[in-house]
Amino acid sequence: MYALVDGNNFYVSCERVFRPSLNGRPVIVLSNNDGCAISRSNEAKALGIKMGAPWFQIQREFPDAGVVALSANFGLYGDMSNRMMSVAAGLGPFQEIYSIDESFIDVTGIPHATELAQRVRDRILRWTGIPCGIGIGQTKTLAKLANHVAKTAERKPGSYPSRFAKVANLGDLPVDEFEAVLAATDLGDIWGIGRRIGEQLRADGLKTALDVAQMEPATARRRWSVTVEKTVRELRGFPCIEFEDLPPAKKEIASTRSFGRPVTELSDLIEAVTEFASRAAEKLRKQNGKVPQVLTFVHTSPFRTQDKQYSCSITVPLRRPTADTGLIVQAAVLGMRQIFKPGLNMAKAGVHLLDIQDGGIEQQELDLDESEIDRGGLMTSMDSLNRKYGKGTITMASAGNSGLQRTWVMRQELRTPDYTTCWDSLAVARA
DNA sequence: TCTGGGGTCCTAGGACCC
DNA sequence: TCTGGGGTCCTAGGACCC
Repeated sequence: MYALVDGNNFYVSCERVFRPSLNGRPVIVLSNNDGCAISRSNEAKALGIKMGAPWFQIQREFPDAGVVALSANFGLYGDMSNRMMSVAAGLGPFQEIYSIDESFIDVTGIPHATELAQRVRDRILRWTGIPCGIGIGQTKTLAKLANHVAKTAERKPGSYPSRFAKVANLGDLPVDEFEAVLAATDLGDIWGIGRRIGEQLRADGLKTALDVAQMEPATARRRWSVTVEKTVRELRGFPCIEFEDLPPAKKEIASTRSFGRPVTELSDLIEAVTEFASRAAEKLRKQNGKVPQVLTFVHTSPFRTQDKQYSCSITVPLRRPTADTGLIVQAAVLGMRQIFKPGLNMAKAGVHLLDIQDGGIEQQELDLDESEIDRGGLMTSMDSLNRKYGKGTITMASAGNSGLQRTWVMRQELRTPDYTTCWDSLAVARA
């Protein structure tokens, strides 16, 4: 039996904790570059603002609705997330942190789980200021579905029985009530059913979560994939998706960005890729991994249809798996030099570290090249200096030192202060 | 003018081998 | 005129998630 604790409109809720004047207003948080809406308050949802809608379109469409838009402040959200997670952990012995605002908790055998969940929900609200919904079910997919029920019952009275608002336990329902809940749930709201497969299921005449649950698992596998088959089985109460108490090491680490404005020069792209590769290498060392190959990509903006389009990626192998920023940057820059095309408006570039291995595995080699001697000590110093004195204190030379001239950095014009992670940004109480 | 970033898993199909 | 069968490995791309 699993519970899913999920913050409501998480980024917006984090902002509201420090600016209560935002309560009751349509508020959205924007992606990097202040591009599109990635979190919406209930009022913004009620207006009809869609997830992922571009900000410039929202402004055009709702000029008089008093929409408040904020640039994403991921430092703040990460810190608020830690607080919420530590309180949520009180719900059971094992917790899987699934995303910045969601965690699964194993509540098998816990007596009065529903009541406990209600208390934990209240506590999270009181201690962190974040409202959340809690769903409980036999499998992770059912816990997700229960969570959807809890939030929807609160937001749209009449959609589900009102006793499911905020906390919904589908684990101890009689069959007919359980099936009534599934029948009231659109198949598009099932975890694992996205737009594409949703459309295909509908074309087959299926409409609700109950229809999907009653599908033959073998059919799901034949027509779609084992992933869909697992979803069907999970809806029937048979766990197929493992509970991951300890987060597994990442197999892939990416650092990518859209640029604040079109970029045409190779030198700018090299600066950008240097920074991406450095950030990725830092994350790699954090999980004590090594990487054997580095993928670099660049592309134009598919939205600028008047522009000539270009998209290319290249994978550069490293001589042996490494976690050295210098070598990883070198590979990324080499890749960028090879795929760069002059005369185009590049919109986005990035670096992926692929096939990451455990750093404990050491591949032995004869005639070690002088330039590839172990620089683990240097890397450790670099990481600790950057941690202590701030990001970018020590960088690779190709990152450029032109500071203000960097044409490719993102726009963030609507950012709130780092209320919880920076002394200078602390809120001041006045008598 | 302005459209995010970071992941995982699965499948199809090509290359290659015997 | 007629041109095998079976297997593995790798990669690209699709689909999904938040």
